[in-house]
Amino acid sequence: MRILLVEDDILLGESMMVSLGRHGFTVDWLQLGNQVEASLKTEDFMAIILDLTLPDIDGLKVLKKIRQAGHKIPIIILTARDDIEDRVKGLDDGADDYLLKPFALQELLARLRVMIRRISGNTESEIECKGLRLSLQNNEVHYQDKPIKLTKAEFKLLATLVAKSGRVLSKDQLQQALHGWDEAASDNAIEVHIHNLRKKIDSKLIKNIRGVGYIIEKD
Amino acid sequence: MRILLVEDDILLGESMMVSLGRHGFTVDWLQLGNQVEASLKTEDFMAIILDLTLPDIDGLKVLKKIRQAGHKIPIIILTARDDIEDRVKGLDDGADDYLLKPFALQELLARLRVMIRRISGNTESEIECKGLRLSLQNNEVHYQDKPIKLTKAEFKLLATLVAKSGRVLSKDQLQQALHGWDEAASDNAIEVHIHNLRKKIDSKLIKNIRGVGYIIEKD
DNA sequence: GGGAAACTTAAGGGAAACTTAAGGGAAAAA
DNA sequence: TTTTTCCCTTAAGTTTCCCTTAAGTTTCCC
Repeated sequence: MRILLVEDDILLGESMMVSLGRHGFTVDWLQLGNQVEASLKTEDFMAIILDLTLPDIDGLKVLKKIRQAGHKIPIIILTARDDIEDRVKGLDDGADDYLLKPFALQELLARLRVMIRRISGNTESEIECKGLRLSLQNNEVHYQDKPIKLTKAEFKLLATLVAKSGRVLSKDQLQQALHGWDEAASDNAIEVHIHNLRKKIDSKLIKNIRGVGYIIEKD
Repeated sequence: MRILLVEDDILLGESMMVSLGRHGFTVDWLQLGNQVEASLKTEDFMAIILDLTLPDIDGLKVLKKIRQAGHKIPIIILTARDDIEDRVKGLDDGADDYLLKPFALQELLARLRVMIRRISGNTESEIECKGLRLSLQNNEVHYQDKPIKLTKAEFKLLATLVAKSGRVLSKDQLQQALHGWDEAASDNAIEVHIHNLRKKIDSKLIKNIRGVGYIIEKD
């Protein structure tokens, strides 16, 4: 679950990084509105958290641009102003939800879950593939109806592979799923995680394509 | 995936060569802007990465010349952080995207993928020919709807032949598809790969024209 | 028929992926 | 806080795979 956070306040940004990370999200953090467009061009995010008061340009403008570019990605806006107008305007301009600063992180998490559930169609945000069923809400995995215990990293990797099943993902793409823009670990780390996943689930589930990457085939 | 890199900084150039190479790109590296035109005349590239600050001539001039010559090839320009004007001018002059130095290699890779996806039309970049269907991003091949397992080198060769079906490709051109301007292996290596491709797919698919090269005919 | 180009087959070496174990660090518990 | 638990990463050793070379055979063309 990769999320784009656009927030110029360092303190707030850091604490959000930490607490979102703790809940299984991979967060990429931008501090300037101008950088958003470029990021969306190249990266896949599940949602955007957008502060409206940014140092370079107005958050509402960023919001508009995103929608004009045709992105349907869910967006939560953060606003400090008790300006009702801004909030309304934000929703009109394509935001899916808003939060008033200061807010409880609990609430942010709840709204994120709701949004992600909403766009992934079903009420239960679950992905299925090849006898595998993963619930994105509580990081649970079932294989042939038997529960399987995975660590955070393992779950993230598996979720990425399942979400893009039928496509080969390079080790670097998997690194990104784990670490976002942070400096990645060595490729060996991925190999070890894959190894553990195969041991816990099924040795034939994740296939390697030498020199290219890993894939879970579509069923 | 052959790419032309125009960059005078030795250190940066080398690290880009390595990491692009690791991601399946074949990179040809020039350090002078004047050499670009000649290369484009004789070689086929999927994209160009062009540093704007070159020792011999201005990168923007190179860009203009490329476009004036009618090449539609995607171009990413690299520019120092403060040259906003250059960036804008670059985009006006026909660049498809830009990166600010210093940049994360991750980001460059992502943008390359996006650009290549964009020009090859749909998200699923597939080429077809003579009952052959290859997915470029998965390194997958189907022949008459049956999957065929190929190695990386075999796939590259086949992809080149299919992409230019109807044209004869010399062994040297095929070497270049595999190795760029790196020292190539002996021609025998190509012969062996072709042999294996014929064995795996269909002995009559790839034709040899004695003294000239190999061809897959158009259908 | 002779020579060059292409085809075929097998083997060696090196790189990519797999496997296992251990250390260090972060989260959780006390 | 201190302690404990857990797991992510690194490191090192093993296995697997495949690219290239080499050597021999066949085909083509002069």
